[in-house]
Amino acid sequence: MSPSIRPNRPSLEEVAVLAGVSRATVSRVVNGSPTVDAAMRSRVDDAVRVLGYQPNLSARALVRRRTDTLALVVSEPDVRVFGDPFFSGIIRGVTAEASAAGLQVVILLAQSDADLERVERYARSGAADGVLLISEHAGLDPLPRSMLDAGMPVVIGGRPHDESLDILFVDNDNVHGGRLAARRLLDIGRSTIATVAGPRDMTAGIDRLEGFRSELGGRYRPELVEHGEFTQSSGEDATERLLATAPDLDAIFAASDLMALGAIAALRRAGRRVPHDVAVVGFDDIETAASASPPLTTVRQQTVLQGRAMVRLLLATTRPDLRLEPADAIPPSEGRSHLLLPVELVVRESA
Amino acid sequence: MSPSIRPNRPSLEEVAVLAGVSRATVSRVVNGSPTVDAAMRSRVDDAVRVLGYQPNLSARALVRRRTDTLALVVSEPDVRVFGDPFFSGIIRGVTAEASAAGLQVVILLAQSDADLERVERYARSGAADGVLLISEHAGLDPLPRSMLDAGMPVVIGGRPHDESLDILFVDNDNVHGGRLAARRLLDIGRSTIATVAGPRDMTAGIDRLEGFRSELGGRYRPELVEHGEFTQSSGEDATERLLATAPDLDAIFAASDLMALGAIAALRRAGRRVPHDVAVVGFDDIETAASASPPLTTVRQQTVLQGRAMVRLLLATTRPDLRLEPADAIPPSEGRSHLLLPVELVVRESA
DNA sequence: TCAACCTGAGAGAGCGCTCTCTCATCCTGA
DNA sequence: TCAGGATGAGAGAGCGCTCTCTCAGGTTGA
Repeated sequence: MSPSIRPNRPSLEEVAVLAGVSRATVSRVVNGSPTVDAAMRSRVDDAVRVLGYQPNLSARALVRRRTDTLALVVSEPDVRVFGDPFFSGIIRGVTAEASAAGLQVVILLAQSDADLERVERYARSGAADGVLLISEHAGLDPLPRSMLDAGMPVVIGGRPHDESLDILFVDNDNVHGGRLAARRLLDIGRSTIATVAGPRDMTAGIDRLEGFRSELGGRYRPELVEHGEFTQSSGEDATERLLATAPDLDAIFAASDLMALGAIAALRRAGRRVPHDVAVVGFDDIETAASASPPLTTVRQQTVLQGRAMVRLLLATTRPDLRLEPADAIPPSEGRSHLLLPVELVVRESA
Repeated sequence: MSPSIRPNRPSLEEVAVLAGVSRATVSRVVNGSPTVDAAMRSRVDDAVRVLGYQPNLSARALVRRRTDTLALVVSEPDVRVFGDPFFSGIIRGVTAEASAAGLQVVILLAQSDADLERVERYARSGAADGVLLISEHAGLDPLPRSMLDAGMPVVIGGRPHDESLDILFVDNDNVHGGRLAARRLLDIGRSTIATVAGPRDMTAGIDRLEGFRSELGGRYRPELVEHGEFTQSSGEDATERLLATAPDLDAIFAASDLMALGAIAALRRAGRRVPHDVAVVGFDDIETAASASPPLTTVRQQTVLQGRAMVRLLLATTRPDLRLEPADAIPPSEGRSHLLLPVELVVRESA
């Protein structure tokens, strides 16, 4: 009685038979072609409804050579990446922009080497029109190269390690962010300025440190650099090491807000007041930065925007037919090989 | 010179021509059929390598009526779900088990109504062989029903709200977990036992409260129930309300570890010692539970196992041909409509 | 009145693959 | 020596769709 059990889904052909028209006409209706008579259209629509017809995407993809699907590949052994505000921002931006363009986003996790291979097969097999790649660590990640070799359009989130790769990417202006942080600490009169830098194998960390170093100029002291893992606890540990090295430090630039929060906790434990004794600048402007105590002065990066820009950059190269309306805030991407999104200093109370 | 630019990927046909065999033979080699001569096999393998051949998954899916892809649909408006240890456990389990079965997992986010529709189209269009659904809140979620109506195999993570749905699901034994927590608090001699329950619209929260209530029996006091959102800060707030209602409470069962951590923070702020003045039992056994201060007594649920079981349950119904070796810890799923995974009490110091 | 044009619908090829049939070839044993 | 099996490879249909080409029927202008 119920139409619930429908083991073999109806095809275009069956709809056509029921509506008494040709397959071509059904196809036109389903795809919204304007060259179809209203009466005929409604006959077809009825048949579609009655049968619960849903086009078979494999068949469509086969002939169109397009799937209207974007793969967001997260190449990162640790699932906890998802907890990272960076990732959730990117994901939010990517899904928003893709939705607007009528594209489906599928997220693929590449955690093991076996996954890596599976993901590569998936992407190369035409199951997606393009790949957005997020892999912060890397250096070793074979995915960008193999995707490129396969002629699959790729956009990377963040600056890729391998400079030789001629690949599209969207990054935040981490170097400038590092400069802004250093400049702020100098401007408020600090002199012994340390940094809890990011991991050495992540370009974001490298670039932030580079900006910090260059702005500090002669005041830069290599022994006042400790590396963390962008996590709160690693920020605490690094800060303890810094305090051991330089008990007189009066400022810390942490390359992520989580590390800045860790730094504040460690400083407090060591009896230092923030910002009175030690000023702290973070990076990211995560949600909790504003409500931290004290509210965190930080460098804001726009991860949601970054995700959106990644999609736009990809579409600009693969789908010039889609005329995306220009979004303010996102620099136009025609003919660019990469985009550098602006960052800004958000001054609160910690520095 | 470089083979990098390969805009139109080679087809079986081209491989066949190069190898001097028929399409059928190439197909056999690619799919590992045993009935192919070694010499021929290596000729084909060479051709595959030379051309960089990769089978077109759309074409294959079209004829096989199978994609070897599982969709993990996360139906949740807030992207922050990803930070939730529950989700990352499920994801880890799902990807692990799917990998073992040679299946690709794609994660789909359904955040808005538009997404919902897109996801539904995707799933119903044959782009995946089955759907694993995670949507904790819900009640309103149309996805389970529409998938079911479309004849798409679905397994839900957690007990679905809609009892009338004849649908497969894998849940943790939340009721028993609630009982275990209550029993522990009674066993250590506590008498004024409060609970920070989960949200009213999530079955996990409802079930944990139900177990707690039933085990407490006559000692259950409705006014000692405050609801949180499974987050740390909501646990703090709820605990403050509880302390206002019953300053003499000597035990709290928090329906998640994050809320338990929040409870401990609030208790400490209120000058209560844990466990001396107030014993606290959590739920989840998240990674940080063991290293909390004091280490958290909690009810362990096995989310990774849950993810694995979801895949197995789906495969048991859709792919009886795959003989999965039985995994200990996962109850066999033949003929079952749902699985209830055991939970256990982990006694540490907080209770 | 009829050629020239437009509009809307059908015919049919073919996307890249799998898989059933069919058949050629080689081996075995009476 | 030759029927009866194996074995391994090719032929060909067809999965469900799109899209070009063709054409019928109606409209227009000279």
